[in-house]
Amino acid sequence: MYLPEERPVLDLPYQMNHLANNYGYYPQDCRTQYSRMNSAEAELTSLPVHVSLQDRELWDKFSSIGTEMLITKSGRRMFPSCKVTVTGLNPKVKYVVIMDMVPFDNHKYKWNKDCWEVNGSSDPHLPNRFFIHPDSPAPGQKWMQYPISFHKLKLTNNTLNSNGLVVLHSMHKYQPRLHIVQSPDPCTPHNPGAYLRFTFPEAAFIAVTAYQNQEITKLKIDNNPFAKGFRDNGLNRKRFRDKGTQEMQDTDRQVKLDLTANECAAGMSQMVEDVDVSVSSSVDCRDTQNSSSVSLNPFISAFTNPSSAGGAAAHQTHTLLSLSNRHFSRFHQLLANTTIVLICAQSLLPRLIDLLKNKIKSVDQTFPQRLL
DNA sequence: TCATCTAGCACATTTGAATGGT
DNA sequence: AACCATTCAAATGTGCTAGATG
Repeated sequence: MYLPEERPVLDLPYQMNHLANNYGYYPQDCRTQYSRMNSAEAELTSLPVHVSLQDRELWDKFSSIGTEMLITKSGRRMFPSCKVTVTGLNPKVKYVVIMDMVPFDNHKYKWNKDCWEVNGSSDPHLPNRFFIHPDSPAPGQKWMQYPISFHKLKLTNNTLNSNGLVVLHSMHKYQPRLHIVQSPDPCTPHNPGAYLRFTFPEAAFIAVTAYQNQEITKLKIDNNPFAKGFRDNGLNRKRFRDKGTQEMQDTDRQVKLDLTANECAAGMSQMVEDVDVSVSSSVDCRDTQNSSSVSLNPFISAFTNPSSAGGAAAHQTHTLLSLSNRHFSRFHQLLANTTIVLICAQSLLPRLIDLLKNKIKSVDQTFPQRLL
């Protein structure tokens, strides 16, 4: 289970949400919406709803440089995307979860050599376009079960679009805003559902049609899997890679992966004979029983307990394998048991470890610490 | 001339249908 | 027949880049 990240909010220049234990806070203009709430809306507003933004570390990296988000005519996804955890909802009541973007300030910006600077007043604000989470409406239990991901939200500068894209002005600064709307009671349809909303200033960004800051570009390339082709200054791309193909084939022959503890014990001595170095990593099933972050994660659960592996987990295992095979041709199987033993050429070792760390860290934060 | 925007490109992942084995 | 694993192609998401636009 994901634990909400606590953060200090006392120094923020915004009005605090008056709800106890609430992560979010409201800009002043939200008062009007609150004032019209009636008794039918009391349930949601009286709940200790707590929202936290996921991937804070990554967001902070971007934020420290000055986050930019590309906007295109056809719509562009955000990276990092907004992913939030919610607690404190009524498990049985249905909610609609919505996200939109609100202006961060009243300025228009321009990129000047190596920094953003104010370039006059902002253009007239566009009417809000909301992105309704595709799982809406759903009971509170579902929203609280897993982080709510808005990775399908797309940004555009095309004001004529009618495809549910969020329309923004280029060179303007925005921040994501989350709405949690209680589904109207079918018995009293005249009563609009209560709602809460939360803004995320740490996820503020400047909308651009082309990246301005090269550091942002690099950060995107390094962290977005779709941009892998641009890593190593584009050396991963085919025209640069072909030269090294023969060399890779030679070293790939040395990569082997042993699966089970038994096979490990039996096969180790023989395998070690043809390789440069061996690395052993143990993922103990019994440990996962005591670690909530692992045992409650379906992916890791499937990894460590094959008998309970469902279709989705198997598919993810396959995805991991496919990626591994792209770089290391001799992966026969992976994680059929709880112990991983990797034996590979020394020259490939750093990449192999990085690969596993990155892939497994995304579902199990503790893995890097347990990788020996 | 300059800043900004657009379209097409190559490369990558994701998704779902088709296939074959049990 | 049902289920599962695997394969493969199409769809989609990336940043790059040259040229267009105002």
